[in-house]
Amino acid sequence: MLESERHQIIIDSLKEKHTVKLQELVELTQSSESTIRRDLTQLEEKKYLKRVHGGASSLQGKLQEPSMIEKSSKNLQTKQKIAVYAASLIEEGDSIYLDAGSTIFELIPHLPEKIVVVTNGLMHVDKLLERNIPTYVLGGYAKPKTKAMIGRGTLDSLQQYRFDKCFMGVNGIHPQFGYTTPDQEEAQVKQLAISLSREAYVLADDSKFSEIAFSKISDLHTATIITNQIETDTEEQLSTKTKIKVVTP
Amino acid sequence: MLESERHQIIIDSLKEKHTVKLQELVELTQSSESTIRRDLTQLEEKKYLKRVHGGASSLQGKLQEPSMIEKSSKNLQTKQKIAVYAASLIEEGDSIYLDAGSTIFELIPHLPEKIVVVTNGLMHVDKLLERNIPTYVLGGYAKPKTKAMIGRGTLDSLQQYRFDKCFMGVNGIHPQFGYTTPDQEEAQVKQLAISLSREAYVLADDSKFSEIAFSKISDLHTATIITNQIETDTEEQLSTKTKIKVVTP
DNA sequence: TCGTTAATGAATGTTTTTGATTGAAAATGG
DNA sequence: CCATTTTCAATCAAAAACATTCATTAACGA
Repeated sequence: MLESERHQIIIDSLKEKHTVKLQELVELTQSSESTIRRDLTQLEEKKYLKRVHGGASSLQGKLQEPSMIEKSSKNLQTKQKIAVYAASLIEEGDSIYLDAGSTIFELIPHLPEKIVVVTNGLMHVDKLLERNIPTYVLGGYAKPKTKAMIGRGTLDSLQQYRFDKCFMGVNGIHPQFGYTTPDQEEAQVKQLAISLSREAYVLADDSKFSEIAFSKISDLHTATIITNQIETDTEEQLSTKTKIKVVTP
Repeated sequence: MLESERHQIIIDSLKEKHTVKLQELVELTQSSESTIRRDLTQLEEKKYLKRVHGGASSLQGKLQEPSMIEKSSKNLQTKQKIAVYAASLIEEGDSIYLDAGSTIFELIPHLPEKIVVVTNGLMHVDKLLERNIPTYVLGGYAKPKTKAMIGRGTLDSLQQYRFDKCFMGVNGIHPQFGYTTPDQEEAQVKQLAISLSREAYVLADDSKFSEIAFSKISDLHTATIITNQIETDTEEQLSTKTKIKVVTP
């Protein structure tokens, strides 16, 4: 049986059952245990399922709503697709910074466990702790609307850290001015975090490209923008900007 | 049966029944007692349930029905009574520090609006922002169980501030050693916050007097303990300790 | 065709999970 | 209060599942 056929069977099984035993899959596919194990390992890497002892379990399984099942049977949503890809860049042992905001929030379910996270997003903390990920939070003023930590105290806290990678959300991306955000104080935090990271990633689903309001982050340096769709000319403009790379999952 | 299947069954059972007996689960899952015990231990660690003698009980179940009705129909609970009194001590324009923990959490609904709050309790932030109270949060390591900020970074953040009043929870009060807490790092934060405050208040409902585990906060200085019931001899012992005052609402 | 690469399944030794057993601790019922 | 029963945590050996390695087979381009 073809590899892609097996994969389809495995995914289909999980759509119905939430969990599936390895031996069941051996029977269904008429393949060896080894092969199924390899399939499961691959599918787990691609975040289609979670391996458990004795088989595999659906990622969405615990939320038993039919609407969620639909979601998983179709393609992943844009935001999730970006999130999954971004998470795949993280390696065990990494020390990473997570920006506040909903785009970055989507990242959390896909993070590997053996990392250390620093964040200025209070929204993120609960979910990070649920996942048993050691979490440090920046101090400072709690911005009411977004629950992001900002201000002088936040910058001071941030100075103490160094990161392997940082993941930033944006309120807008502008072909000439780079990625943008309307709140000057939030921008300062982003900027400093980027400068403390070896690698910087900016997550942007396409809705971000239509934003108008922005304040330029002037001295951004090396960064990778992860997005889905982008008009060719925009990409060209971004690509020619120093050290900015654009990738799509 | 797969581990994740069993876990799902256990969680599902608790969604309906509030509590479930270990033997029931043994039957449902066709697994041994030992296995179910191990499952319950794991699920308790992940905060999905609470183990009780003979089985397990839902975490949210208690909060829904019985206690809320009792609470609203009867007089204010002890904790609330203490909270209302403590909040009445705060004046407009005050700069106050709120310790992490459930006792202090009760304070928030009763706070006046025109104050500034600093806290190390992540649990508190949402409710404070709801009340439109300007809130600063200490940075540092997020302690998973209590969502309190602790560690070196927290102490550094804290140094920046000065408070008119601080309100501390305790895990136990000991007649000889003063108020106590089992976590040394949490104790350090408490201690520093107190030393940065003009006035210090310790909130303790009577359940706190029976705690055993404690680590002494050695150099506590002036403080007022707000509690409800206290045995006369204990109060005398506490009162004779330098500068500690005991009041009851 | 040949040589190279990728996929597969069998064989190996290791790790994890499991259920039975033990004595300790907690609840129960006089 | 004590005696009895139930529940519990800790330990251990067997079984199941596991990752890894290796030889075989199939697929592919030169």
